[in-house]
Amino acid sequence: MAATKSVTRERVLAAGVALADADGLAAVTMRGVASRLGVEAMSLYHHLPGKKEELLDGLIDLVAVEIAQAVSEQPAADDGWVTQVRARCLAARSVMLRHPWMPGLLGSRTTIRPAVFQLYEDVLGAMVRGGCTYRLAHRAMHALGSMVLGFSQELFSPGDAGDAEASEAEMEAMAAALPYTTAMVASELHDAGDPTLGWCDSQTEFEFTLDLLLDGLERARLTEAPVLRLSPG
Amino acid sequence: MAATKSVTRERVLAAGVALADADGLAAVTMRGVASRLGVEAMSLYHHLPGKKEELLDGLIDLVAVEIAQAVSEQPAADDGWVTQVRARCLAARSVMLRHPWMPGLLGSRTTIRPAVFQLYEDVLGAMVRGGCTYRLAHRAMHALGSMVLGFSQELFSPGDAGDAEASEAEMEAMAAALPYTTAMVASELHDAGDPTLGWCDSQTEFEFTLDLLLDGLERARLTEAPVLRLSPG
DNA sequence: CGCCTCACCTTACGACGTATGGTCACCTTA
DNA sequence: TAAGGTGACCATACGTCGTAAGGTGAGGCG
Repeated sequence: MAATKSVTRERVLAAGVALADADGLAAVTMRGVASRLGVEAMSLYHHLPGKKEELLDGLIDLVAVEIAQAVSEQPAADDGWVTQVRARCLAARSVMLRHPWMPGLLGSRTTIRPAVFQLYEDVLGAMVRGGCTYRLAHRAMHALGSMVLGFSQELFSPGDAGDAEASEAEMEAMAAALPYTTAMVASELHDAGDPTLGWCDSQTEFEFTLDLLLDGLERARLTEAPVLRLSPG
Repeated sequence: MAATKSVTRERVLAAGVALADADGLAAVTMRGVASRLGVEAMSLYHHLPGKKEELLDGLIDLVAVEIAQAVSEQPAADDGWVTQVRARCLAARSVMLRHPWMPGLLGSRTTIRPAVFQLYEDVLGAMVRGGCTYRLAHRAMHALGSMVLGFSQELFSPGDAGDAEASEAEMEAMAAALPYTTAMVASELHDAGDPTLGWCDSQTEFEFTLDLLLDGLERARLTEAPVLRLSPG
């Protein structure tokens, strides 16, 4: 890890993201990031005045702009709010998949970064311009936010049994204790094409849930007193 | 913190939960937990063979059984799967509110504890017995799971401005950059009864989202080929 | 009595965040 | 060109963490 250029705030943050992507958020230490830049830990403090919190906030900012870019690179069809919000959620998810540590990091910080507020503002604007009341849009923020952030934590994690050496007896005991779960996995595995590809396509699951929410929200919008607001305020 | 009884695995885990509730998950250190029991850090290793990971797993187990208890203490009406699943999600949330560190802890572990599998099994069983296909139930697990776990992270956190000394200019700059968000907060604040109580009743928001999902799932169930399965397999 | 075992403790190591205070190349400015 | 300042990086050190290794003393048992 020899230094080829001088250390800058940008290079520090980029190294932090790279480290987190490669080895997880726990690997993002002052010494670890510094060594990626061919530098000692204490050198980072010249570029990140606010200690390590500043570094973590910087990681959030970087991912937030990455999401914003992914959003802006889309067709930008003016199809209606559902299509627009859907595209934004999918863009956010696609970026989160590249940085799976992001939801956990966001949850661990106490304040919200302006760049993240901007992402919400963007979705909120699309909904309000599309004819949603602020009340409904507010509820959508909660619903969509918790889904986008929660979905990265794959619940039934891949490689759950791990090194394939989970004892046979243990598996059978589990199957006995979890009859419905066992049957579900068997059923889904059977329906899936290639069993080696994993029994659960989480992208499909994500889109299903997203559409469930969006359909419900649109239905709620039509039920509400139809207040048209084309600009905030 | 004088010891009155001998150290047991149960007392260690209980101390860990108490510490996490009081001072957050970061305060759950070997030395911290030990001192709560009037004991030194290394003494814990006799009762938790597997190092600190064992302690954290134990915290998850404790909360999981707390959720299971909350579920079992409910009326247990046989109203249909929507009612049953709804009650389970609300019970899980009520327990999580007492232990706000739980979602983050769950997300940070790589394997899933049997006690947590049991919670999913319970919901899954209710859905399948209620006439849902495994496919639909599987999707519901993802949707409901990500919501229950994601909702604890209050997105627009209370005390966001913090010590009320967030500079006026800063607030105005924020309002200018986030017109829709500003308008939303103003609108919701106006509609809410008591402005000092916070502008966002997250319990209401949670139930709204939950019902959105449950309504959507039930609608999907009715649309699907109605396969009746009263027992797993 | 001697000895074992269990429960708890002491000490120590390496990694962490970071306070304090160098060191040294480079830029003024006269 | 010499004097002195400045900015970027580093060495050392402190207190915290998890935990490896081994010590200590009380109670049980032959």
